[in-house]
Amino acid sequence: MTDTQSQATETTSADRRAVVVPEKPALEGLEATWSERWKAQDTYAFDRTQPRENVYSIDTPPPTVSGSLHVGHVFSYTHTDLIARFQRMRGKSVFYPMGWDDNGLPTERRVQNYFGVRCDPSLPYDADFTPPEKPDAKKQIPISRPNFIALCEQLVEQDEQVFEQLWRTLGLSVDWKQHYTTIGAKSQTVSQRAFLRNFARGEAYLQEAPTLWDVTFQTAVAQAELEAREYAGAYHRVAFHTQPTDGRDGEPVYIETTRPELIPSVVALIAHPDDERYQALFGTTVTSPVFGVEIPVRAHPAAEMDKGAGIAMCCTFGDLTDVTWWRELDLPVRTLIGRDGRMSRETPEWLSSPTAAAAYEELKGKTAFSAREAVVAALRESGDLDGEPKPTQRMTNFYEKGDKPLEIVATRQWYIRNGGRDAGLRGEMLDRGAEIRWIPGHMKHRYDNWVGGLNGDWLISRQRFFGIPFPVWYALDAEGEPDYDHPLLPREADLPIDPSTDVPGGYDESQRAQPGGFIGDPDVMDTWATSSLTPQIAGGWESDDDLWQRVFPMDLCTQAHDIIRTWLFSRVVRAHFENHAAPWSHALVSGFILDPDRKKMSKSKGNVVVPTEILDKFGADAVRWRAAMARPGLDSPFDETQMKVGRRLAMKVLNASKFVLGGVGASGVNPFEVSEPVDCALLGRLAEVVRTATDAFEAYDYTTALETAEKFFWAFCDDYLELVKARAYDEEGGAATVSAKATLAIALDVQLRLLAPFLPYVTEEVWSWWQEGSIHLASWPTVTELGSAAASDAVALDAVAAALVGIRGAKSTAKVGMRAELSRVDIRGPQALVAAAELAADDLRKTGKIVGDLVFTPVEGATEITVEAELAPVAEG
RNA sequence: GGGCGUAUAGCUCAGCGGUAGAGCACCUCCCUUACAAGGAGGUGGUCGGGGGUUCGAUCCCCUCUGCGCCCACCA
Repeated sequence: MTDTQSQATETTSADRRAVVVPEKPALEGLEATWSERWKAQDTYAFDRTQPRENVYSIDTPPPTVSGSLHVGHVFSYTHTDLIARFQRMRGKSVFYPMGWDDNGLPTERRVQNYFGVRCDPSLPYDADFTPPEKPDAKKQIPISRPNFIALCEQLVEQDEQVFEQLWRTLGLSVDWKQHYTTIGAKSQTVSQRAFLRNFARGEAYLQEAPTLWDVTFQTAVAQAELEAREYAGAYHRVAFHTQPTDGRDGEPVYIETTRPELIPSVVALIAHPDDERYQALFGTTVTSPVFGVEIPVRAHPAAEMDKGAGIAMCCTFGDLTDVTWWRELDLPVRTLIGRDGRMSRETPEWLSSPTAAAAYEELKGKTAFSAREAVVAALRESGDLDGEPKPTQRMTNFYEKGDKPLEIVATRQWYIRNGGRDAGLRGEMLDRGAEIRWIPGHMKHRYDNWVGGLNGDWLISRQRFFGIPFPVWYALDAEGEPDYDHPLLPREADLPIDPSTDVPGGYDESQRAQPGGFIGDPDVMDTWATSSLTPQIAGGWESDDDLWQRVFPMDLCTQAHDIIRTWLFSRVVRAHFENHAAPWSHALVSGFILDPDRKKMSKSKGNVVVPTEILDKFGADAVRWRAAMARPGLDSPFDETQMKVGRRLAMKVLNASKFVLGGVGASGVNPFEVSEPVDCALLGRLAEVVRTATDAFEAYDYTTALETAEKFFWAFCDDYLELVKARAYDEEGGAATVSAKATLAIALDVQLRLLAPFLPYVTEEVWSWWQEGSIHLASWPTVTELGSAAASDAVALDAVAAALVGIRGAKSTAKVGMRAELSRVDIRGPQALVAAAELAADDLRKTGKIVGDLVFTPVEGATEITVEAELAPVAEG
């Protein structure tokens, strides 16, 4: 209830339905009132008794609760809600769950900053630990993994409440009972079960291999998490020495490198097989500068003749090309940079010669950056640096959340096959993509592009703490060495398990980490490995088969275009393996909301618009209106003035409804009472609107659905309402008045429902003035319910409107008010239109304040209505 | 470098084979009893450039240019 309703006027409509209209309707407070009511009445509950064909199921991206939401999220989630509300009104039981992505690195980082702690897995659990009152981000207190996880769980719960409140205020018609979190027990079980099945079928495997590695977070990262950024570097032209022949030193071979610190780990120099400059060197060896290590010169087509000096040094591993060479040329592994991003503290065996060892002493334990300085100094001294380093900007791979370039480190990791190393599987993934209907269609290219460009399988393990553990142990042999080839697995019935506290079958806790005993896999799954299973988690896969049969494969998934390569693709991978199906039939892809300069919003740029502020300022309906104006896939610059337009529409709905229901008094919604031609024409036009809006919505074009309904609504207010105002008020109008009132009631009833998905608050508010139940559970309007009037010639409406516009225009041109009286009006134009306008002569006369002649003149050859009008002389005084 | 998208009024965008549309902004008028965070009326565009197809192109084809996004690019 709004507080203004205490002063409400009450009328009784023809069918005795009480109409209660507030004196002064307002937008303020609607969100609080109605979101509370929807929650209390469980308005958006999923009816799980419905068979699959009556269900519409939706997979929404679980937002990262430790992050902050910006307007883009609000828009994208609104898009989903528009479809959900439409389908619900169409009679579908809508399965619309919401999840929170709370596991993973973002939460860890937030907990570190929020509480001023960091996780040290080597520490024991401290039951009495309480975080410091004033966290010092600079001096984070080391705490045990269980303590750390407890803080993560505590904080995500707080964050999730804030998120839920925001979504409720925005009016998302989520069924909050279908709720999950990516760290919750349900997600753990599903993730571990799916993993075990992937492993059993050979789709998941453990491999020691060169891995993209973030030295800050000290974890492996996946291809999908890379972000290429500009990074300052410098080309160093460095001499390698060919072997002496006939007692004389050979010519130096110059290479160019931006990473001279890797010279001690060079395993080969590589040039293109066709490169004439290096033909003589292939198959020979050279020695590295400063370190004097003997290195083969090899040929490989991946070497580009026109890049740098045309000959490259291959280190294992400096970049992805190095990895290719290492694999294809069967080169040794010479790892210098460790997991912490520092040079090895031990002198590696290939640098054991006195010269090399002495040179390496300078580099031990240094970061890549300082090691580079040291190597460059040594090269200068030995005369192997040719010229000065040339500064350059180049694109370098970063972890999207990191701020140091990725290194490549050989580590043991879990992978899931995704087609990155298997053309057959890649083809299957592309086929799955083709089964999905993409909205807009061209977003499929992104998918195809990404799948086609995969260069490896999907790395799912992370060396982090707050995540779902791999349900895996390894037996230790008599020397205490793990047997990675035969992991020990739990039974599915025992899931979820934590291998760091649970014990594999046949062992007991005392054997943990003992020779002959076992160890748990220390890693956790990346958050995408869990969120790739959101249909399975939300849909009750293997836990609620009855639900699963009713919701899967789902009808719709929605996301912005940036996560096609991650969330969208990974769900296809999992559903392909597990369910032999595409996870949904439709993928709706939203664009981004850009700042007014068309730049992507990002926290670092400080151009992020906070959702709560605009919701407070303009109201949820206005924000939703603006979101609905952004078509699928199109980026859209944020502009506050647009919000005002939405707010004005919402306000107009309240005022026009107040007028129809309160001022005139609503008749029953009865199409049989509609008799006047112009009233029939209005409903005829409304039928066209219903048809267009429905077709548009069916095609996921919510913007057109809105535009169509909105355009009609403004014309309804500006022209029709003005035109029939007098007739509707007329207490002795008889059938003509009844017709006007019935038309107003029908038109309002239908329009409210057309606008309900977009403006859930004002439409619900108005609905409550005169209807039972929630408008959001009412049925979507149909042409049929408009009765025979739906078939009326709507062009007649245009004729009358044109006459009205002409009359108003005459007054406006004469610079008089709309109340000014006219002594003579001549409505001229094509015969058919003039005749149509004439049928509304009485309405025009009253609305136009025509006190003299009103004549209708057909004009041969005219194409449109024109109006000639004479002002009545204004009485003195 | 590869892919995709986009280019229409000052701004945000529709239209997409038949002589240019909406909203915002701007200008003028109207404090009309639903609404002044209102109402009415109006100004404003050789539809990015160049070719082609067509009786006819903003719309189809080719090409160039600008902008955006995705991917690749550490020698």
